[in-house]
Amino acid sequence: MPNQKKPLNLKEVSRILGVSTATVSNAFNRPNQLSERLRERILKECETLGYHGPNLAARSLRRGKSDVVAVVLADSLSYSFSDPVASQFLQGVAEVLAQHNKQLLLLSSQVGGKEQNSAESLPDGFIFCGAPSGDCEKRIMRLGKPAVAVDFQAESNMKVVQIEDQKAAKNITLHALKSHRGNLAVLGLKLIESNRVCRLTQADLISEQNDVAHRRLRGYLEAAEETKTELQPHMVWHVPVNDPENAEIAAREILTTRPLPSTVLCMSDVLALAVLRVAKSLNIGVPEQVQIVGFDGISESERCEPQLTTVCQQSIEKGRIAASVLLDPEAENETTVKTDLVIRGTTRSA
Amino acid sequence: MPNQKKPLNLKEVSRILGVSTATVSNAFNRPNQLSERLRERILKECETLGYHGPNLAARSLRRGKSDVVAVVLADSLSYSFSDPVASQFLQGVAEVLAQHNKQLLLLSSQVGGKEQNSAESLPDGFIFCGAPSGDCEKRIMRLGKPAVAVDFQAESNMKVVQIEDQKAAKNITLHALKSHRGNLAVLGLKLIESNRVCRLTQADLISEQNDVAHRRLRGYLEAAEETKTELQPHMVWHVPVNDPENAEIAAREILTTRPLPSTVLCMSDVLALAVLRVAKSLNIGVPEQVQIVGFDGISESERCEPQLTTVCQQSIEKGRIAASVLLDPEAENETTVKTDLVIRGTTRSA
DNA sequence: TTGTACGCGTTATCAT
DNA sequence: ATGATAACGCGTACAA
Repeated sequence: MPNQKKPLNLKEVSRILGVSTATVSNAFNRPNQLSERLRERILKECETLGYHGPNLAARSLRRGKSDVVAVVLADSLSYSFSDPVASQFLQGVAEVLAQHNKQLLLLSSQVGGKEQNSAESLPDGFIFCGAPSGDCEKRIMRLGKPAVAVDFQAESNMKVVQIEDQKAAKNITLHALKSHRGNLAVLGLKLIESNRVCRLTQADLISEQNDVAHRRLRGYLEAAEETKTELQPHMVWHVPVNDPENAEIAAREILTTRPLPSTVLCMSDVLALAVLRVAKSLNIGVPEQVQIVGFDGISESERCEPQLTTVCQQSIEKGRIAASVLLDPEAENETTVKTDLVIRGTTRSA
Repeated sequence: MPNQKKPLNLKEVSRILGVSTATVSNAFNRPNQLSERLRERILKECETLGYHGPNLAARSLRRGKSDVVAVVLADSLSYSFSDPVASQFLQGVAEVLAQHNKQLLLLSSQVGGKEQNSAESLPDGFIFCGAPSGDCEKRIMRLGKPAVAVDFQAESNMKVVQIEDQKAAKNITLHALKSHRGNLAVLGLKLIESNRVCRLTQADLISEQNDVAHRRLRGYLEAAEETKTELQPHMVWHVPVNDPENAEIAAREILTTRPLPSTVLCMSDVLALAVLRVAKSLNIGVPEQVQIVGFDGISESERCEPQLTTVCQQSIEKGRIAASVLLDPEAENETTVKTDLVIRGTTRSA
């Protein structure tokens, strides 16, 4: 029986060592409240006794803070781990949390249930990554704890970290059209409520929604208008999920449409990479016959051939910033993360 | 002031509603302990009052369980999010946890400090993903809670989920050698203690270590021996981190060595993909001049050209299994996840 | 410098 | 069916 059925607690330890609970607690939390010698002895004894250190539940209950930070993902956790952008964002968040000795609890705004509700009471702060679904935002914000909204305009009063989607989308489109005027197609992500790849209608196109997809779409449209390039609704595709499977279905549709669009504007690199692969398989020259531009700047976008022209949104850095902003009470209420237009091989040089 | 500075608690709610705390608690946890009508009323009132539901710290303290599961990663969280295999594993874990209404806390065995120590006391169970560093395993196992070891042989008494690394490595090597005998090179991961890409020595080669890398290496060596193919230590490379940057450095070394190895055995797909890219850039024909085999079966391995011959280890499924095994007290003590030899374009057809 | 005692928010037991 | 109360493990004000 190597494991005691019941782990030691602080009171038990203090009894064994013949000191008070306060002293043991102080040994862990307030070094200056006792002699160096005693502190050393206590910590060493805890080690040999097998005391694991102050229990989080009790400690959090008593102190009113837990040193746990939650990231609330808009999609399911399972999906988020498969998405390169979400993964990079988490990478940045985790890096900063580790530096500050904070623990990471992952939540999904799609999950309800008592358990998640209960779990939401633990963290000291929240990072909302993408617009949460349902009443998740309201529910959490009622707790009155610090929070950061990433990539969406929060209803509640919290700090915001975002990029300029519309501007970036416009600029990359202008770049592509500068090299080569021609007919446009858009590969869009979650533009409408449908779990099928499909094209948009005129009504869809003028939606005033303020999510990431519609902001980028407005950027594309703005650039099209400014250059007197037509961009018709039936040349705008909706893709329900940002994964290679859905992306390839849409890519195949686009590239088998005639006349062939001369430039395909993609709302993510995952989409753009699918277009690139399908173009190769159909023997369509990139960028000679079709230019492709992406969005995000995931690492795979520089490992393909030709490399992808895209908007690098520095997801890792965005994660770092989100965490820093959350942890720093003095931080600005609104932080705009710079995006970089990365010109590579899938657009023609001007 | 939309937010009360202090969120409501159960006692306060019970006072406002004029019932006892027990009744409110029962409304949340034991529906059959009160009338349907009263329960409905209480839950509705909690909603309108803005009560967030039972506090996790208090609830966990009292019940002795939290409905939180921890995944303890061998590497830093930040690195793990960048690693396709770890991400896929987490994807599988998250999927099953969500089905069981469990929350996911991410820990790293590399992190010490009071905060992590404290956090470790919260979860009801642990999934160790890769061999933990330091005394992390011992420390956590003293808590006497259920745990699962993934991809390593635990010192403590816990359930194990693993693949047959050695056998899989041997088989893929035999496949490659069947198509084409020739001189071998190995691109290995974390074979020795060095943060530089470098080659091994004879002494390194016969190490008895039982980590993933050495198990795979033994598989390669076994296949080499069985086919009377020489595999010399200076043709075995050590790569310290499984990322594209380190991988390319090593790949370049390998492919500029003469005589050119006719088959490069890579311990991960990330490594293999780097070899493929470098081979292209050096105009080395794959698989005509060099065969490449990977390990893992990450999704990028089927999107490259030619597609990668590799060992698919079903990381997502492994994650699902690890979580299921943890949550099911009746589960087998040892589960071996099947690997699939996936023959694709980077090896010659026999 | 050290010890005592109360309370953090909840749940389970027991009584009504 | 509902209520009163002790206990979960800890941190800290205060007393010594």
